[in-house]
Amino acid sequence: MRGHLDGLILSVLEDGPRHGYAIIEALQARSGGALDLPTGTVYPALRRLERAGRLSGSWSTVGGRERRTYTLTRAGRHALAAQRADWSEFSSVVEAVLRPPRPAGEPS
Amino acid sequence: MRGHLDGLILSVLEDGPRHGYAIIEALQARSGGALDLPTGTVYPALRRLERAGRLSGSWSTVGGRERRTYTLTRAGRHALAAQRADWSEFSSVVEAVLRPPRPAGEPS
DNA sequence: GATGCACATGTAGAGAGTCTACCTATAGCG
DNA sequence: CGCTATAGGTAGACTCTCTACATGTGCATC
Repeated sequence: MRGHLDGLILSVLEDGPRHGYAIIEALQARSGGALDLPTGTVYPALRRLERAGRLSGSWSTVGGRERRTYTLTRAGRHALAAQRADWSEFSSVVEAVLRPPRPAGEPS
Repeated sequence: MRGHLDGLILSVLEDGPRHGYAIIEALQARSGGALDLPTGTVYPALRRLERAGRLSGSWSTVGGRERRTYTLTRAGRHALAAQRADWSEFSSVVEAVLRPPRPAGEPS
């Protein structure tokens, strides 16, 4: 998910605040099970996003377990919009380059 | 272009052998000018791909200038096919997760 | 004839991001 | 008592890409 993880996390949090573990599960669910990110990838990303002001986190205890719940900040919402625009641009560029060349003699 | 550069380079070379500078120009052309990769990104990538056996390179001199021309190997063609499959999978996963959630009460 | 741009290739080092592997702790079930 | 699911985290390695620098030719312009 090189470089696109931030957008995916922000996108999941657009539905409402969630804690880290739930974010991982939501990513799995939304991707139809294809996305099984290790905690060692997601937790540092969440802290990074919080440091960057795109998320705000707060501790709570639910059922005897500590949770850190993250909420999208206004900056986070803007960042999400930017990420979506970036993805749109990025994917169309990759498609354009990666698309197999039409065979010689065949008009595009 | 994190992680996708290799596929883009291989894709350009599918048209036929090219030297590094021409690869950079072809990437620009195919992307409609959006992709302006610095030489410090492309040249190391080419050497990496050659070391990995996906490209074979050979020197020649054209108009007093040294060129290293790269050709797709059989392994390179297989790698390209794999990259295209990866991209397809990857992009559909990102789309699925990044797509804005439908507003509550509105059926999907 | 000097200057600058397009052509052409490369290296060094920094920085970012993701992964593997590890660690801790609780709740609940068998 | 041990296992699994839940919940959070760190350390270190690794890979890739970027910036900046270095080198040199051919050709057009001043």
